[in-house]
Amino acid sequence: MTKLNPILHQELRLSIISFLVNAEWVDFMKLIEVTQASKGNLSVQISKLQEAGYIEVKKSFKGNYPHTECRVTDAGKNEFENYLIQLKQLLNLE
Amino acid sequence: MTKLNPILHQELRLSIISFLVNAEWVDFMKLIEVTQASKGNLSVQISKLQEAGYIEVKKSFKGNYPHTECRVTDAGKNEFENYLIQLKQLLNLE
DNA sequence: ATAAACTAGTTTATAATATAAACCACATAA
DNA sequence: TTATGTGGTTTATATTATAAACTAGTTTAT
Repeated sequence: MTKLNPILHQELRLSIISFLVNAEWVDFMKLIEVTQASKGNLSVQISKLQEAGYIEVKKSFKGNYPHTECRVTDAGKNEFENYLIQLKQLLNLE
Repeated sequence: MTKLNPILHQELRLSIISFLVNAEWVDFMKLIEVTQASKGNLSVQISKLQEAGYIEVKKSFKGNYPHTECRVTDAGKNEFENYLIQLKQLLNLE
């Protein structure tokens, strides 16, 4: 059996990665916008993806406000591709 | 945002439904074989799919042994189709 | 200047979930 | 007749997901 990557097989994390693979640096509030998640939830899931090494997180200030940006890593891209392959297999897609 | 059906967005339940949509009545031990799940886990997830109305469960005896068979319901098929659509959208597939 | 409201997050308490281990009722074999 | 196997179910535990509460500051209005 396939055994889907459990870090990726979660809706919010999947939404995040899925968006990031087609983008460059994306900031926290943009991710809030596209995922419609709560800030707390987003914060936690970003940390998990970062700990897994799937995304890179850059913190700075934009004007006077804190500013967090994320970008998918090569490892993240690979795992995501892999996840897609296994998921398609499980679902008999393609 | 899409909000994936949480009953379906779980690996084992997804494996079960995904197999059942291309089959008729399938028995417990066959599902163990195709999913490689433990009996306990399979039992629980079958119950959840049944409670959700996504599968129908028929219990009988085969020889002297208990025998459990499952079949996807129309509702189950619909929800599964829906899940696929939303998932593809989330993942930018097709 | 001070309070009120807002920005951009993080931490943490709680509930929900997933999973395997332990169990059950019975059957068959030794 | 006891030991092993079948086909499950129940339940204890750990893990996870999530929103509420909080932090640390900023801007605006008074």
